[in-house]
Amino acid sequence: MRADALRNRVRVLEAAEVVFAAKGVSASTEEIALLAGVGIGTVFRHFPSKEALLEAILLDRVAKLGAMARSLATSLDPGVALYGLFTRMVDQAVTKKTYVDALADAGFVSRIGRSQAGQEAVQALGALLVRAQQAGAVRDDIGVTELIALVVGASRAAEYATGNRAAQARTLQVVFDGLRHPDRSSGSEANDS
Amino acid sequence: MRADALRNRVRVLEAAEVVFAAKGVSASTEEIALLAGVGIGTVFRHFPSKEALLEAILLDRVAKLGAMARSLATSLDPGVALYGLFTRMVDQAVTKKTYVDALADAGFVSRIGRSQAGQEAVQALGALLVRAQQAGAVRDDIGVTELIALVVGASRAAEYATGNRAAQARTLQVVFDGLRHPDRSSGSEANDS
Amino acid sequence: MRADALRNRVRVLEAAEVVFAAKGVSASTEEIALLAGVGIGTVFRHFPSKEALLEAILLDRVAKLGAMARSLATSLDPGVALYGLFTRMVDQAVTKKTYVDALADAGFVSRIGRSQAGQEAVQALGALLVRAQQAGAVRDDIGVTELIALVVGASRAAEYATGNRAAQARTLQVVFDGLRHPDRSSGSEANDS
Amino acid sequence: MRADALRNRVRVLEAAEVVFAAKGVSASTEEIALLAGVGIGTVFRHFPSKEALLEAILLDRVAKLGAMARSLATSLDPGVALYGLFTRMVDQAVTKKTYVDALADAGFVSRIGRSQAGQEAVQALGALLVRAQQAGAVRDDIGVTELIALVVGASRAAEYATGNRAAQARTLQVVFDGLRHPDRSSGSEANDS
DNA sequence: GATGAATGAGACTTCATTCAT
DNA sequence: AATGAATGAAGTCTCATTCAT
Repeated sequence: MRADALRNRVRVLEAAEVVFAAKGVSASTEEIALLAGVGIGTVFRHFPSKEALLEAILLDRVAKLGAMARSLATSLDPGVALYGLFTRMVDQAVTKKTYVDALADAGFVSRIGRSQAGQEAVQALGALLVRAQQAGAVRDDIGVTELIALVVGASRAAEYATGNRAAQARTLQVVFDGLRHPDRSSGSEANDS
Repeated sequence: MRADALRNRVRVLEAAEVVFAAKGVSASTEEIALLAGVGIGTVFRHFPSKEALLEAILLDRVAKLGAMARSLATSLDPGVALYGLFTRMVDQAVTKKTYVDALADAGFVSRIGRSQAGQEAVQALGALLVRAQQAGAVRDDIGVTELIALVVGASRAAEYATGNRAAQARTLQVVFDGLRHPDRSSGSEANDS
Repeated sequence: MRADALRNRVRVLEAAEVVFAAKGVSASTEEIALLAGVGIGTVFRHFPSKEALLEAILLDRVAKLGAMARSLATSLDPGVALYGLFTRMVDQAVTKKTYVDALADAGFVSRIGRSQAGQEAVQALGALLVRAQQAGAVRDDIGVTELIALVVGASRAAEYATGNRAAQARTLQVVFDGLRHPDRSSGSEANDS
Repeated sequence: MRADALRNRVRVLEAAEVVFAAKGVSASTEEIALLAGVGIGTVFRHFPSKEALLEAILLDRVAKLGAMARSLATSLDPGVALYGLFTRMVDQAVTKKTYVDALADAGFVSRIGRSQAGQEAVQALGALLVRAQQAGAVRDDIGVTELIALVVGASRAAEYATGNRAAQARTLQVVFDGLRHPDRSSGSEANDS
């Protein structure tokens, strides 16, 4: 790929990330092109549809998340590693309306889940979760599906409490305490579908 | 207001609730009018804009929530009452795309929060929370703001896990366990802004 | 349907006919709206897509053609009637680029052929053809398919010779003479599919 | 001109012929470049506009047609030669949407008619026609203008009857019979403008 | 000379809102 | 008061053409 093309591709991706984050996925492609400093045609040259652009952004983020999870796979304290990663993911989501909007589309979610980057990320996250459970830092009755659902939910809760950092922190603390809470009922089993 | 006008108002409101719940707030007003069995002009006569219609729906729902919370104010077991209400709210939200969409708009949220119905609902919920805390069913370091944020977040988590009832249940259980049992290490205090 | 709506529908249809005739079917809907004196939205209210508008025009014309053929069904001299109708159809087509363009789309043609108006028109034309053949005015070895193909072709030939009326007349004369020409070879049979 | 440049020019021309034939003149230039195996810039270097490319194709074809007509000028049976050429032209046109589309533009037609290749082709075709008339194979009251119009029209008729070879054959037969045998009643004379 | 990325006008279509009936 | 036809701004996407590499 030519140098200028690559530069523009990155520019568009970054602009889209900013615009989607600020205004949600219903923001116009025109605005993205404007911010990126390119013509509208350039946006569509790199991404054949608005949906493809959105998918590229999310895949990129999922890939980074997967990389982060993998880099933590051998950490000495998997509990600290997992909760730190959880916190970071929530922090990121708060400033990105993108995920809230995009993840609301079930078709989207499953498509990303089936992608290679998505599967690798889930796998890495699952491995980290298992190690944290073995270390006694996370209850045993949940799987990676529940973990991700909790990340999504905690992100949404934090977004709701925008502007009140203390409340955000306490909300996240509740979730973390629930995750640590040993499972005494022992009647339910984790069962990822 | 004439009797038929009032009837139409109610019809529109109900139709809008159904349509928004099914297709999200981006559904067209035309579709709402169709389901309500009135002309599009009638919709706009009763609600000056689509946004006003959405706000009316949410206010209505918040009012009902407030009423429910008030009716539980004197229940013998405030813990059971609060967790039951929490569960019901999450269940509702899962089938109603409306809240997910609408609550994403911060301006909306604060406007509803400032409304009389909103303030009454918050107050009733807060009262129930305090009673549950006094009964030892909920940790002491959270306030009504955190409670609502957790409802919103748990709803989002449940929506994410659509189709996997077991995962939804386990996710909610984590939040409930976190609400019940604070870690001793945590020294933070409730501080609603 | 309301009076004003009907009036606008007719206006749009007439404007579309003019514009398509002048510039071909690739003319813009915007231009049609402009000529009709209505907003672009009105065009799409009456016809949900550009294709639907085009189809409406052609169906209207086919229906008129069918009516003409039926009104000639009992004429005393079916030969004169058929050649007269043939001539009129060619005359119309010359000023209407629409047909040339539209008929080039096979999907379109078959859709119109399957419509009620289309089938009625074909039937009426076929009846007139048979009567003309029985009267000895048209050779026996062709069917309605060949007749229509010849109308289309003669229209195209006339369009090619635009501006040269004498050549148009002689070209049409050749086709007519070929149609009258008795079939001596007698080895081929009409076989409409 | 450099050897590679010439090779590219030919490649583009051939690709354009194929693409236009298959998809009509509204096919994109990008697709042509792709099939030709060159960059889009190369297409525009050789032909300043899409229209110029189309014109080049048609001129090329007209030139070949002229050459064919000239090669038949001295054939022993000019009638057989003319009807054979006519048939071949129709056969070609059926598989080439190009002509149908392109010839619909009057400006195009006259420009090609005024070109050297065009005039030579018309002249050669005219000479063949005259010889066929002298041999008694074609009626006397038509000129080369009518002949070409009939080729165009017969091509269109054949295209309309796509998929029904028998109908195509009978339709062409009608035209040929008309060309051979004038009705005695007709007193019109050939008069090319 | 060749390439293909960039451009932006323009196409079709949707939809919240207005207004004549 | 109710209706629904009319409006037109705005959105996504295509493509002939230009120009930096």
